[in-house]
Amino acid sequence: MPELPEVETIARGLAKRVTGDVVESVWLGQKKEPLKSPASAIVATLEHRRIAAVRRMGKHIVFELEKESVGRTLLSAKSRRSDRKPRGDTTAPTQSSSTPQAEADRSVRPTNNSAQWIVHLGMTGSLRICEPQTEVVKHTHAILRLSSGRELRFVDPRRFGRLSVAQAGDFDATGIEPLEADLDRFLALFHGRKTPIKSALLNQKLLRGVGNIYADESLFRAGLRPRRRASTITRAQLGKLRLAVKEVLKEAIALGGSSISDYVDADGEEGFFQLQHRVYGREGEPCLVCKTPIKRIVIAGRSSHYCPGCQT
DNA sequence: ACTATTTCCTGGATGC
DNA sequence: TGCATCCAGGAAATAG
Repeated sequence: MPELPEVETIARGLAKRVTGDVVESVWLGQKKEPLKSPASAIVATLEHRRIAAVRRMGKHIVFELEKESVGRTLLSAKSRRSDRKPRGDTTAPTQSSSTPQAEADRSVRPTNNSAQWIVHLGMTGSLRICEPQTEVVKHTHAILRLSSGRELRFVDPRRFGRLSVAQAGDFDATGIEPLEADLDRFLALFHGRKTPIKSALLNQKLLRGVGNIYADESLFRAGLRPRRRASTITRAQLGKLRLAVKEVLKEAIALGGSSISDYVDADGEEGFFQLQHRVYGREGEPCLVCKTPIKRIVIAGRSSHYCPGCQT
């Protein structure tokens, strides 16, 4: 389940491997859930663009795209190979075509040279660099054919992931980056909020990138119970929470994230931060500090783990 | 303006 | 062995 450290790890790995490569053509699956932008807009925005950079914003992976300047043709549908499709998929590949919708999409595209491809991995999404002959696994929703001869594939069984495109600078993830939050801005996030601090930490409009694992781990390190109402927490305690969040995220990034179910990074490597979890997934086990059994409760439908002895 | 709850998804685990 | 049921959770949608 990719949260900020996992997404950071993946984005760094992808940056190393695809920066400078050019998207020659795009295949999109027929499932509509993963597509946040119209299929035609995604295809039109990606094709014939050079990947100038890959970075993370919150839990989003952002590919910075720029137009190829040499020998580019605007529409090259003929060069698109349509002979390869995911197995068992009999639907024709999605194409940017001349439907009224596609025309409308194209008409609103600005003429500037840069754009962005934004990927949210959801729960089970992954981006994989493959050789073309590699079997196209089930739940493959997008394939970008790169000029280097490789393919970048988006696979997501549960389809909570999202793909979208934006023109340069248009994409703006909500909330502030936890690793960049100064004390004043951090305090302001929670001021006057009656919601449980756990819910506030998960709210991407406040802080972006913190998910269930790192919220629980941060609250443990800060000594705060997940149900504590945000507005009842003192400035000093929030100060401690801010540092705890940063510390947890930095340590997790250093270890390549947490591999809980099947998470692997862009190189197929597992992360190791799960070995450092002090409360997440440890229900009933003794607290590593005070031996009190870790409790699990549900807040806003999310399992929340804490130590009744250490957290107040 | 906030906050709380429901919904979307599939694979793996569990139970009978 | 087979089949039903439950659970994981990010974020959008809906309800209060």
